[in-house]
Amino acid sequence: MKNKIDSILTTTLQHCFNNGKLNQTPLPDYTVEIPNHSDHGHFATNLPLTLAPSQKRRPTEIAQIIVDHLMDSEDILLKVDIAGPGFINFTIRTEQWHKCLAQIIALKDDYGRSRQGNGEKVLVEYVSANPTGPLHLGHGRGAALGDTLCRILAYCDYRVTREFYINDAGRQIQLLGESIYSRWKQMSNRNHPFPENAYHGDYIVELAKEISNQTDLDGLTQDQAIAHCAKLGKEKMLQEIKRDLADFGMTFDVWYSETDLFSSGLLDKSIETIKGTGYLYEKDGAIWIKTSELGDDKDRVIKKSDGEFTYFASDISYHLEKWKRGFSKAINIWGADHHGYVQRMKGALKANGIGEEWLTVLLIQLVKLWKGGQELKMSKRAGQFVTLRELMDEVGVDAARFVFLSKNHDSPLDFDIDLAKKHDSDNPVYYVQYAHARICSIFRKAEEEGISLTQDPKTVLERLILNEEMALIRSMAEFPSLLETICIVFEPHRLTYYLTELASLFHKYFNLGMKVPENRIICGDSSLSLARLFLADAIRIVLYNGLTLLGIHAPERM
RNA sequence: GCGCUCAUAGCUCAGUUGGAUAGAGUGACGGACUACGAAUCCGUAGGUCGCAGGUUCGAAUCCUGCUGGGCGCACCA
Repeated sequence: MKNKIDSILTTTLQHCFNNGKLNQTPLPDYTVEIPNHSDHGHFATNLPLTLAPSQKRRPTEIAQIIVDHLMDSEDILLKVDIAGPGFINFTIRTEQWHKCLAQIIALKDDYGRSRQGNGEKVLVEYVSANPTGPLHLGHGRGAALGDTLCRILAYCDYRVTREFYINDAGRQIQLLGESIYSRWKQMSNRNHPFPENAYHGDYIVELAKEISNQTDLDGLTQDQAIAHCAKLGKEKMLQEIKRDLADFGMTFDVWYSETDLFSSGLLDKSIETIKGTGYLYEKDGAIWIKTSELGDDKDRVIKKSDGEFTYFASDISYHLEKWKRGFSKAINIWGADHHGYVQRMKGALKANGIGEEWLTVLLIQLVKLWKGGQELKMSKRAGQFVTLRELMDEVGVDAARFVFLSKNHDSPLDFDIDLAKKHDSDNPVYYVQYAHARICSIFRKAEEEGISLTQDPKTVLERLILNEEMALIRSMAEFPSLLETICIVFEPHRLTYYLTELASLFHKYFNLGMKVPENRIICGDSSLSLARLFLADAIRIVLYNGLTLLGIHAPERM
């Protein structure tokens, strides 16, 4: 609908240019939006205001010209007003809204889909946890964000690749091996020392048991045993991570291993490529990249004087590989503690001629866990953290995902585990799910009464005239453009807010029937009942589609 | 110290990328089931959008400075 207003405006403007009512100028950056106040109509545009400087006329004058020449070929407008300093307010004919509703019902599961992505290839890399321990809450937030974003992007015709970068090279894995080895040693000798900065979690003990059962560690040298523990530990952790994520409702297309970068020689090749750019130099026996000339605060080492590559080196290589794979856009979801890393990554890409808009890094802020009114401090190294698995077991996947997407990724999240655990109305996810279940219940009731939606909606929808009914339709009409917006700003939390709002409109509408039976959906008047059932069906469709994009179930009963 | 980021109702947060009179949830108080599901709804109360300037028709939103939180500043990953 918004698009229709927009096209009316552009054709009108063109018309005014052609007949000389307005001076031919480039199209200004105007907006068409839904006003905050109902007396401002269904849509409002600031076009006259944005046109004023180039036309050198007063906005209200321009507004009058536009309104006088409005090209409403489909006759969708009921009322057009000029208001305030130069806004134009549009009110849409009720029949048009009824058409919108009919379209939702016709499209069903596809309502909300769009062509906006145009088949563009997008890579989303998320979670990417080190396989040195179970996934924790922070990973859960990144996972929920990434997965939902991917679902929405795919729905809007982006060709999405979901990728998990496995940080399986370097110190962390070595440390994992040492940790497991020490725990194994401690099984026979309580006093065997445990490395200071090693992983303390109980899962290490479990791994030590499993691995020592499978392998005769006594038959190996210490170094061999540690290497073996590292390798098996890593594999087992990765399996667990995959299982956790699958149970959390998501799958990945690519598991990209850092060690593969080394073994395949890609890393060396990438470094060679960068050398050609002239951004590398040697100093103090190390190789540096001049990121300071590319937006970073200082130059960075990519190969240490001991001959080893830094983590940054493999990360550059990894991103160059992403680029070569032909994605028109890459999105990374990182913990906010890595934000200092963004500029250097973009700098390194720039050195290779890759524009900085190619890579978008979404930073997710800390998740604080509350239980019993107290904050639970988490620390992976100290082995004290709540795992994603524990969270899923305690609060359920639906509630966890909903809470993770209940705030902008950019703001810290307080996860109140007691609240999310409650299977009652305090828990926000139930509000939306209940709306869906309630509608399903109405349909069960309708079936009992022998009412079914077999006829053409168009024959009865004109019976929908209540303000609450129109508000519902208008809200649902926004759904497709909401999804398009999310694809541009990468903020899936808007969907949770939207669904809560839609559920709220429905609950309000439903409650009209509490006191006034004529306002019920099944109300005694057969064509009106049908019309309202069609409306309810559309709401169910939108709630279902929205919840599915969030990876949350839309239950028929609760 | 430098950089990034955030600051909106008692609390937790939205705010359609600059629009008209700033909104939800929660908490507090008061109401609505003989009923399509009360896991719901209605009402009341609650604000100098951290502070001060600037940009313009118009600022919670943009620019500058300040204050206060978070995070980052390794030849670690």
